[in-house]
Amino acid sequence: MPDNLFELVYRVVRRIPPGRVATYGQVARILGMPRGARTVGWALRALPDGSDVPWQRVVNARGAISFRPGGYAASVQQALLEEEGVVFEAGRIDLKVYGWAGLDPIEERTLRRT
DNA sequence: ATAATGACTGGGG
DNA sequence: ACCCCAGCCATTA
Repeated sequence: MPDNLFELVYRVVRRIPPGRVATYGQVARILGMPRGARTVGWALRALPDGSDVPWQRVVNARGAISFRPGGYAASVQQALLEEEGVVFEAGRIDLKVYGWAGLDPIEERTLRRT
C-alpha cells in the first residue's frame, strides 16, 4: 500500500475506462473514506500537466463538471470527455448511462497490492 | 495550535 | 427537480 493518499486516489482513477465517469464520492468510498469526496478533489488538483491519470473522468454526484461553469478548465474537461463519447445534456452527464460500475473484487485486490 | 480553503455531498424545504 | 446549507476532511497559511 502506498504511504500517501494522493497515489491511492490516482490508482483508482487510472482504472476508470474511457467513456465512463466516476464521482468524487465514489472514488472516496472505494478507498474506504466514505466522507472523503473533497479530499479526492484535492488529490486531482495536485496533478501535474501531462500526467497519465485520466482526471477528466471524475465528476460530481450530479453528473456535472465541478469547475466554474463556462470557465476554461470546465470546457477542457467537457471536450476531453466528449472525445471519449460521453454525452452532455443540459450541462450534465447521465450517470445511469456513463457511470462507472467500479472495480470488481479481483481488481480491488490488485489495487491494494504494492 | 487555530482558521481558512476547496475539482464534494446528502437531505430538507 | 432545484437551491441552500451544515458537515466533511486533507492541506495551507
